[in-house]
Amino acid sequence: MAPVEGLHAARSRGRNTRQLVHEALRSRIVSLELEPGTAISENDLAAELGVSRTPVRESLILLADEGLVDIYPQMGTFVSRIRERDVASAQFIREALERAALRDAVGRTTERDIADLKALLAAQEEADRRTDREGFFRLDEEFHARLMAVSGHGSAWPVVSQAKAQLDRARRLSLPLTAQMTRLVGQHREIVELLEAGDLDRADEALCSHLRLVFSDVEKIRARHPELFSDQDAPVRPRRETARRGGSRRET
Amino acid sequence: MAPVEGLHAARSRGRNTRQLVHEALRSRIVSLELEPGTAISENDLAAELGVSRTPVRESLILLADEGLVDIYPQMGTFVSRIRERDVASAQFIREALERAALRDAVGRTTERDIADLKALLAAQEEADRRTDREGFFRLDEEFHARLMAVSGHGSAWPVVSQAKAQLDRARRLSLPLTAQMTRLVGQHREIVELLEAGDLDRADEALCSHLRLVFSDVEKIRARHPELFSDQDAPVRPRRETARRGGSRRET
DNA sequence: GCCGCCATACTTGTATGGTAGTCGACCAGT
DNA sequence: ACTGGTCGACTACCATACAAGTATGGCGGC
Repeated sequence: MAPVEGLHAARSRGRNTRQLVHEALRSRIVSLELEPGTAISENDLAAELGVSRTPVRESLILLADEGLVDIYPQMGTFVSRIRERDVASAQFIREALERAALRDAVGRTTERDIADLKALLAAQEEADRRTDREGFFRLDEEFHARLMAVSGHGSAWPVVSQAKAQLDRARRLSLPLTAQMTRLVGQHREIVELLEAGDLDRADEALCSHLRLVFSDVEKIRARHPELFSDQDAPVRPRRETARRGGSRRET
Repeated sequence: MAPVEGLHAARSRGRNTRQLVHEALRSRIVSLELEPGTAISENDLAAELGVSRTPVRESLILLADEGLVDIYPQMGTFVSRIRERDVASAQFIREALERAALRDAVGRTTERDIADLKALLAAQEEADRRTDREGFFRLDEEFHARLMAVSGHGSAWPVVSQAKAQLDRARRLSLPLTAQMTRLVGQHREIVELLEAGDLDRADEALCSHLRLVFSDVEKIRARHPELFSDQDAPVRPRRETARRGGSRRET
């Protein structure tokens, strides 16, 4: 794991260590850099990041609240596996909130809003062309956030974002599917055009099928990467890795 | 503040100190026992609860994440004032999720579900008769949770519950309004009957107007208790209480 | 060889110490 | 009387130490 250069330097910019660690860890989990099932030791992580256990621990508590890690007292903390139940729940939440926002957005959008959204579309097409998955993800996030913002319900985005985190780990695996990015950006464009035209019903329908595209692929993804999923609804007790004895874990 | 009897005894029942402190504080904030604007000191609270600062601090971080307290580094932690923006956001979230769930519930409800809901209605009427506001609140919470559960989206309830926390502080103040509890339970009954009849559109309409009843009263409530609200969208820096010099704060 | 016990090295939970920063009251100088 | 500077008390943040509990590897008895 990278030693997080400049962590202490960034602290001067208003955010404290806890928030920095939280963001860094969250990013690594959602991006699958830390795979579901991976053990996270407060001690090791603190040593790797060059901070004490306290901010690391506090970050993990927040991540546990988001459902991204499972903490088993006196046993260990593990990146949560993708749970069928959580994915379904996140899908429901996201769908309900984004669709409700869109319904309020129609008729309230300014030309400026449309222009902004179209600029994002262009950037997405560019990312697709370059097969830049990381960039595409960032732009996708921004697109949906902006879409909610134009309805005046932008302050509800963090809730969607948190639910989305559960989905994004699966989404990350679905992007290599054939022409997935192209399909997604096409749907984005359709939504914007219908929104611009003020066609509420069809815009809603387009958004709904867009949101369900990845969800419908989850089972395929699960077949490809079963080890990242959990069969149980309740978190399952993972086994600790054995025989670390030989190698040193720290690269210091 | 009460010394939280039996806190350590409860620890043996699986939950750790952090969770207990978290729940206790949350309850006190939502019930307005701790009024918006009240300063919360890690040191004092830990001493009062008879635990160390660590679990208290971790609880406060979680509460800050929920928007129930505002933490100003090196200045203090304060029960957040009710913000117009947060209330509107919570209302949007709750409305979108509960209505979406209800739409999925129609046609899927069993007789058992209807019977359970009706039992809750009876209990609510009883609480109304006795003017038992605390009991009514508990039953209201349980009713809406159950309503979401019958749709199969019960796992999304925690999100609603968290949004509701922002609303509940205002709701708490609205209950003394004339016949408020009677009106609410009447609407509950209407929803259940329309759900039982399978009338999707009217059930949705009834739920929507039910959810908006309190929201529409927020401005009245604000006029009565302006000190509990914040004019700013962003959290405002509260002033520390002055001239404590004379008396000792601890009753030990 | 197989099973059960035990020591040990880990884990998270909790308690406490030390630091930097902010506020508010007090006091000197105008 | 009023303003500016200083000082003290308080804050949350971070680091560290201790405690309680668990899983695992090895050993002894069978």
